[in-house]
Amino acid sequence: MTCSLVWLRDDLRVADNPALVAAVDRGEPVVVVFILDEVSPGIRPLGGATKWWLHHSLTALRDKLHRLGGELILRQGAAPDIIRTLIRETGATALYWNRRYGKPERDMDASIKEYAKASRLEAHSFQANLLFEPWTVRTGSGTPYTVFTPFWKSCINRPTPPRLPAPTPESITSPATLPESDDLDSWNLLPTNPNWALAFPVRWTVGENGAHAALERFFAGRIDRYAKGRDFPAEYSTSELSPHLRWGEISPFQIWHATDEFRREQGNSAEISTNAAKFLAELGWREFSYHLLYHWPDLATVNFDARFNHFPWGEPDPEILEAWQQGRTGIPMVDAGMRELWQTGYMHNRVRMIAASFLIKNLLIDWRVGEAWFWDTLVDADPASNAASWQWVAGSGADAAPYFRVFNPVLQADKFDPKREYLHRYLGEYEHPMLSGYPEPIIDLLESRNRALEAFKTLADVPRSIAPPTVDL
DNA sequence: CCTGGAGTTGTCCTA
DNA sequence: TTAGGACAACTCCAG
Repeated sequence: MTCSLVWLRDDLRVADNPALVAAVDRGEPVVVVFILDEVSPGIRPLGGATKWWLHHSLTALRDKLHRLGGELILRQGAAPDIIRTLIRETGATALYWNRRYGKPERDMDASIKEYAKASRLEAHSFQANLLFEPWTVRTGSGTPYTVFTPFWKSCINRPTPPRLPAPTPESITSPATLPESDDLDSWNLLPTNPNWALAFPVRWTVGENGAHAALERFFAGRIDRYAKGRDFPAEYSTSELSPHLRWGEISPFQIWHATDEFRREQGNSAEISTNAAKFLAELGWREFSYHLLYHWPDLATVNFDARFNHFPWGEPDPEILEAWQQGRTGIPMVDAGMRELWQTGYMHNRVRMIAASFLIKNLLIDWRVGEAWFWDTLVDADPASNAASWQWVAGSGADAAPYFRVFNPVLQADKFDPKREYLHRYLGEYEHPMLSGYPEPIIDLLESRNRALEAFKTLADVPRSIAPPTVDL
């Protein structure tokens, strides 16, 4: 008795899943496993909102697999141990997965491949979650890109475009006896006391079907206005695909080709092309962030630009920090964003920049404090995008915002929420501030802006200092 | 090696 | 009222 083992990680889908396809094509029965690993060294524990999403995504995935005749095995613990145990229990002779890009994850996968080799097991890994493998995108002089525009240009100008999505297997054969699976509920991924995710399902349909519904909705009525509309938080002009992408419920290959197809169906009009290109460039930012994470594995904890290692971040005042986290800063645009985050596990991109700029520049709090809060509260918290974006706002990142760029949340609200729709949606009390006791601003915007400019100016005397990328053999 | 164009997302002051 | 320049130059990257 033999079988093939498919280890799913950030790729909770049955469509365009090369590891699953290859395992099915091998012809032996297939065991599909997901491992919750909160113990292996270096692996960052999942945030609360991410866990909520994971619970529902695994439920949706299990349903998808059932419809194909497959089964989903859940295990908890150190992934290398679990894999070895499962191989023993199932008699599996081949192992399949789609690649990951974080350093601890890559090291773990490499060690498991070593083990497989020594044990005469087949082990196959696939490209599934990035359009362009990070080690293949290099400047003319062979170094990784650190500026987005030339990076993306070189990606989209490649002689061969990203591959077509892989077909969904027609059916999956499970072995006669399946290994034991944990009960998903026993993982306690859902919040209780209080259940802060109560309103999340109003906004999100978790799972592969929900991901494709979101993409269709985007093509049906959002992409037409995307390039301009994406800046207006009250509008629903963005795709809202980020949390689906986070767990790989949909792949960038599927999005790339669906967008391409949509563009052709629409007759390649200049306007559609502009919007489509802008949308794909956002996918490009995700690629760029992963490219940075691959070459600079400490992106979430270490300043990309070492000048910032000496930056005098204040010790965060717990009350001030809490006011920011809970949306009680008295700055309406910041508070609306932080409350959108609290209520829905999401925040519109423009408001993320405003709220982040406020924390870093007005409050002079270390970007890592904000990064950690978003990591815990965003349903789309992504190891690459979250870190790269916070560093971008701080000015410590690759291709970062210049230090003198300080968002003014009042002007931003005037400009991007002129009818106050977004503010009213998340700050009911703001409409009647006298009745509700909406807080006074915790800080003077002009004064704190000038303080930030002074502090950041001290960096300008020192040359930028970027650590060399880690070398991969 | 040299050259030159370009660089996600802003704000404020001045003429 | 509005448009343009200052803010800080500096680095990245292609040719």
